[in-house]
Amino acid sequence: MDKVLVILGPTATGKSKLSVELAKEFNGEIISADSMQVYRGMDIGTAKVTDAEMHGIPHHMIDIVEPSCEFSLSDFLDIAKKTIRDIISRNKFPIIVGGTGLYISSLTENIKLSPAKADSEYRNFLKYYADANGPGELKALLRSVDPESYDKLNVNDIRRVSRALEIYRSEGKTVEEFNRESKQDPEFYFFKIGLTSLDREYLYSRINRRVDEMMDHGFLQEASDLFRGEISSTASQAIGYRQLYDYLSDKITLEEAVEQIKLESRRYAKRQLTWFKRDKSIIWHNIDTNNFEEILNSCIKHMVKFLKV
RNA sequence: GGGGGAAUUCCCGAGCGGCCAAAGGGGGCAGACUGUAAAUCUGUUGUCAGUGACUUCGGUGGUCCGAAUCCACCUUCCCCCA
Repeated sequence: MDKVLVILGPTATGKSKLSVELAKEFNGEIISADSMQVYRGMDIGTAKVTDAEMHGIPHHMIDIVEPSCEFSLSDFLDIAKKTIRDIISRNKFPIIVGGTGLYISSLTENIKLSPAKADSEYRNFLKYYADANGPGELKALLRSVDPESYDKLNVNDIRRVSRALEIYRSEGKTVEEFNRESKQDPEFYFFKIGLTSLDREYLYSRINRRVDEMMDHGFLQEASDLFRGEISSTASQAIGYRQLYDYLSDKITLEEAVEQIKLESRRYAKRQLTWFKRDKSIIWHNIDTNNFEEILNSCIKHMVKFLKV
């Protein structure tokens, strides 16, 4: 089975730098697993690697869509798999790098998505239904068609209740039925390296500092350019741009915006950690107790072993 | 110098004699997550102990069976008049 390396972890842990060094070492090419770096023009705020930082290593799935486009998990899975195959066919080594937990686990666990596409009209209807009758009534719609999801989901989790209904409506099958059919016949053998910090305070201070750096590097200008054009519902979820937009529309001060960006980034990192924690196969490296050289050397050792298996 | 107001658990902020370890929000911590995921949702948040006990509402002293809530003084802050 073809082997693929995955480098994951919360934001601001140095995944990009590590991946470039490993790519150099193992004749690799990098595939970004990041829901926001796919967008062109969203560079500073999503902490994209610069051309200089790439050191000539090819990077894929960065700058592949306009901010006006919706982008979703299924787009990611399709393109990522194609890109992996392409890299392997050219005798190079694929390295997945990113922090979007859902994208990474769906890829590495070989999740087969339900064919049910996002149906905005139906979603709007369900939203309206929930607003009018309360979330309890919305969830009640699930009871007869998908009792498993009915038991599992929280009443207030309108998005997931809606999606479950959407899948059943379109496919006549439940979410869980698709899940059970998933995870079969893995195409690749993934090796996962995680970067984290044992010391939460240290991670948070790195995040804060990085936000300040973004501001110094023209984040505000980038955000104001972005809002001159169309922006999709997915792109507009990116942390930072939202807060800067509030500043640009005089809702908050610049200082408040920056504080909120830091706060939201910290909370995001927390959620990333929660997501990755459940994957027991990740080999973790701590950025607070080891320097970059130590981590790189350890990763190289792991990689050599992994490639021999 | 005179007059008025305020101090609440990490923060903001309700409470104005028992139903108060103290609403609500924020933050923190923990969790969930399968076509919006940098999104969304959930739980928890004084201490110790298995129905309970103990320490908290600026400080000190009072009133009362009983105080975060009433009184006195003190401290700090805010506002108004000089």
